[in-house]
Amino acid sequence: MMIEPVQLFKCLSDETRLHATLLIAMEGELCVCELMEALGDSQPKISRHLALLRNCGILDDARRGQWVFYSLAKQLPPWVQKILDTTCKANHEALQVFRERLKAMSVRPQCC
Amino acid sequence: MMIEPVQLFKCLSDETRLHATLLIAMEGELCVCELMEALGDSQPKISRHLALLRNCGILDDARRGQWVFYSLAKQLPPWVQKILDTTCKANHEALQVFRERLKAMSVRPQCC
DNA sequence: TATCAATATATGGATATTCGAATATGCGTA
DNA sequence: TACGCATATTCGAATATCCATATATTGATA
Repeated sequence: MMIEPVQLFKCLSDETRLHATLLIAMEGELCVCELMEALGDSQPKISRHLALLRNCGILDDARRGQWVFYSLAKQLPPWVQKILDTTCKANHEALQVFRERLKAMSVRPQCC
Repeated sequence: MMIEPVQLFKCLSDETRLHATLLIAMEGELCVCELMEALGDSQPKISRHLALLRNCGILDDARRGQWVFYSLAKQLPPWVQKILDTTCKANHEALQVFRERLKAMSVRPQCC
């Protein structure tokens, strides 16, 4: 499950995928409906991009009840983690907007 | 001359641009014909990608005689530099191949 | 089983990216 | 000026990417 640099950058070169990945990195895990709310995108759009990130080995998914939660892949190479960290810090203000939308969600799926 | 993360990743999501950028980061500066030799690509292809990197603020160019040398932009934000460093280290073996092709060039343009 | 909510996938059209080939520009030198 | 070399740009075709819409799947619950 090697990740090639070019492939990683291709994954991060789309706004939806970049923001979803960084938000998940900051929050630990998020489900599709939370990302829809935070990013303001449609369900199929979010889902498609998450599937791509999963297939590239960047995200893991875990179903819990009706929800599917996405988190950073456990075996993510350290250099990828480092790049995500660096990008988070460089992009902190923009990400805060999304995080506040998350907090504003009346009902977050805290099942289990 | 802000560089947006998405824009940086789009620049690095093409093999030619990624390898050219990393090689330039390691070597300090390189001209088009050196990159053609190292990467094994055509002149228009190399030139086109370098122009894109320059227009995005990632590379500077400097003409010396008939040659145009490309280097990392002087005002490159630290976070971009950090990402390039990390990627260089993660990709060291592959880059060595290109560097050896550089060394093997019989005549490197050492004008001036 | 029927239904609903959450998520995933398929389809087709619009747009973007990439390349090779041809051509143009710019510099040094005769 | 004319020529050659290094680099840049343009153009059209092939390909890839992205989106919205429609539909399918999955799990919980009645």
